[in-house]
Amino acid sequence: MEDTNDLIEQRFKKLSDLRNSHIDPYNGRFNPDSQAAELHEKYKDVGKEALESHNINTSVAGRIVAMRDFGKASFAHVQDTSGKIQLYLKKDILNDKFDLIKKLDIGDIVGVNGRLFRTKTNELTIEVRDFVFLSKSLRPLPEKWHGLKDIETRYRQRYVDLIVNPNVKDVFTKRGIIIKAIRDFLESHGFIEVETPMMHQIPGGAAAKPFKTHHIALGIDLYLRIAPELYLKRLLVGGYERVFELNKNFRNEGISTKHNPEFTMLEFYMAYKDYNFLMSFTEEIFSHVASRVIGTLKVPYGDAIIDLTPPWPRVPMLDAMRQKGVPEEAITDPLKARQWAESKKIDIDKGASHAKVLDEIFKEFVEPDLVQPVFIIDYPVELSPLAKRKPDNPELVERFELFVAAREIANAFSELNDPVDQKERFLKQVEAKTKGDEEAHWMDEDFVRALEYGMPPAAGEGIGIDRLVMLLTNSQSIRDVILFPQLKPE
RNA sequence: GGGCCGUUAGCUCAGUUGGCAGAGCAGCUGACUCUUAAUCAGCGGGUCGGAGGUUCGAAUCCUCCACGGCUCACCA
Repeated sequence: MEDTNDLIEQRFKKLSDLRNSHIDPYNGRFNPDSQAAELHEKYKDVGKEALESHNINTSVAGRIVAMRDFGKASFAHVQDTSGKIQLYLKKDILNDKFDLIKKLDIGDIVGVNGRLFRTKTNELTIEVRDFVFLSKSLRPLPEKWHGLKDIETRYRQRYVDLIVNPNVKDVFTKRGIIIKAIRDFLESHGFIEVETPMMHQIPGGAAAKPFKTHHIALGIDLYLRIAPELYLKRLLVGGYERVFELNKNFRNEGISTKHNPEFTMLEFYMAYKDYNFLMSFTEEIFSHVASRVIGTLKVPYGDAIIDLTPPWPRVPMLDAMRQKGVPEEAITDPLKARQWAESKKIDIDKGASHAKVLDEIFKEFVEPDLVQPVFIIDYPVELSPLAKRKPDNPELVERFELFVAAREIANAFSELNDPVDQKERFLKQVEAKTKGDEEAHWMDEDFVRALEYGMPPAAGEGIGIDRLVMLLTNSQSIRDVILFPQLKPE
């Protein structure tokens, strides 16, 4: 960062002036006893006179975000993690130290202590007795009124975005609360949080292109995981009955308002449950999280109000397509399906199977209308190589995807625990991969071996945390819920 | 990767038909001891994203490039 300008040079000048007066503005020590919001809350009912008579001393630390200078007195606002509080700096109280205010800039981090009082407009304010420089800011902050709007700068210099745009900070605070609410919920239902490898020799558990890396000492290529599924199911074999992992996955695919190359996924597995149980359980999770974080189940999102009140409809995938007017013959006949898709201008790969064509039609035709929460259930077995078949129709699997706001937000199924069937399905995927399907699953012999030891019947689910946070914070882009989204180099 | 749009002072933005580069905030100097977008007076601040081209003359028109946004493709 070689860039400089007058404003930066002026601040460097103030820095050296301070050092020449034996003040190191990066070496202050200060231990605040209060935070801004805490003070506002604590004294909100204490009137002007009462506050004066109590003569309350306090200390806070934070960043100067506004200053209004009058010759022999100044007002400023200092911002800490909780909020802002006004400072009143008077020459006849600060004496010699008052001249140091000339070296103070918006953006500096200071510690102050003084007496609480109310101004004539009744604003709770600290009458400063002493202050200390804790960090000199050498770069000017964006404008006080319009803030920082440039999207590129907001993502590249998120730290500035967080300083000046309080609503941005709120989103990421909420993200933390959402994740905590999920952990609390799962832990209160007997789940253990585990950590499985992020570096896989065989990238499994999803259909996606992986990132590749290399381990020098072992002399092998490794892949960043695309999903933790196959490891979590090995833990079911090992005897854990309720496990979850809430962490990053990595997929080497396009970047968009709904996709970031690294994203956060919750996956959890419950022995002796099936996908029907998980649908109700999912409703409970969402209700718990939404009421904890935003205090309502009626969630504003864009132009819509999304009502998370359970129960949510459960619609078989093929019925959802029928309801949207996809003709029966397209649903039953592979050739007719392809012709119908092409007549609707839906791009179909040359080698695509009937199931894949139906999946494409679903995504194009049905998904955009799924605004209110709905479980789409019972997918073709070919699209779900890790899911258990339906007993009454072995061509379908016990699987659901949850759609909210026209996006897939969760994916779950009764887990396939038949090692023979699992091996056959892997072999079919390998065959598809040989034919050029880049995203077909890899064969994982050790996973099949694990199933051969016996995995209890279980249900498992993945929930896209970034998309959930988008929903609950009314964010239209995934980049608004990821602190440091991936961008091209400057 | 394709299409459309954008990039001007630290920030937010104007900039007419191609004719001297602008404002507000921020900054600097001065005045001001209850302001809160403080006020008043004055001052400084620009590689108009980059490189070419057309033209007497380009922030403005043309070409290419970079970055970003939206969108399509991709992504169960």
